[in-house]
Amino acid sequence: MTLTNALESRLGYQLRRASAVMMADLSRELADLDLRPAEVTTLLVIAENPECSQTEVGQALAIKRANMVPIISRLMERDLVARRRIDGRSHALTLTDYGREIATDAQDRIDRHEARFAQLLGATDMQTLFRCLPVIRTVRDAEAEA
Amino acid sequence: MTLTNALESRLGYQLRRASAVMMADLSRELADLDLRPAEVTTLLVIAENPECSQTEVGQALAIKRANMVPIISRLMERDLVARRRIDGRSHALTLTDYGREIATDAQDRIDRHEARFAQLLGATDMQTLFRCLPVIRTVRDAEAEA
DNA sequence: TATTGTTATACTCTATAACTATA
DNA sequence: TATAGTTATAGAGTATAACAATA
Repeated sequence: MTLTNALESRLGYQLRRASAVMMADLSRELADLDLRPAEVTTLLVIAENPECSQTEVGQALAIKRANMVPIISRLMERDLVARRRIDGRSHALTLTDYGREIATDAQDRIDRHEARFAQLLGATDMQTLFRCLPVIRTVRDAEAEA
Repeated sequence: MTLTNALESRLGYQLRRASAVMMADLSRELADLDLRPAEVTTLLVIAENPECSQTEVGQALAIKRANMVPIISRLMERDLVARRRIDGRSHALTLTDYGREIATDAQDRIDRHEARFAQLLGATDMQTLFRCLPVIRTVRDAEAEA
């Protein structure tokens, strides 16, 4: 027997379920790069902002300072990211050549993944979503170190 | 300096960020009930489907059988849920009187929480969201025990 | 053989507090 | 004093494999 579920008419619930489906699809698409979603997003933000700091990446992605440490650490271990001391307390992050290669590959995979859903929804609804979702975030974003 | 972030134009990223904001808001709203989101949703599904089984709740909420165990366990410890053996291997779940009280309280809190966002978005966009988000889930839902 | 509930375990992301060494 | 990075630790959700008891 299938149960009724009044939560289906709740926005928060629908967002969470839809988000979970897209995350699962993305993870499948990224599986053979052996990169977690949080690592890929970090990689891409560094790619477009060379010489940025760890804290700045965290602010852009709503990842707390403390949680950036193991992410950057793993990206450096895998020789995807390099860092250079700026002053005694901050670093400038850049991608290595290999990191740029992987970032390009990851971009292609994300493009394919996104295209599947964009096609399913159509341009008009996609526009509405891109207008609505940022509005939701204005309530109070789970921004790193609010 | 604020960084650029091309992920902002990705549906999966926007969904994840928006979902995180709503989850955080919900958690605040439910804080003094000392119930986690997964426990509340379980409570509400049992409320509207008395005599249901653990597996059925899991299927409705996309929570795996194995992960339902500690949820039900905690709800029973707190005397919110009772269960009765159906046959040698399955149970019928129902709310206790106290569980019904808490479920009503939780509903009110969720209503307030949802109303904040519904007001922000307006009826037309809400309708679009409730049409689009289930479509996203059709790609391949992270259904329990697919 | 398939199903219900269970145990054990690991992974991913997130959260907080406190520390260091700088600035 | 405030900031960048770090450590340690806990919590929440999710994932898999394997098992017992039962249908």
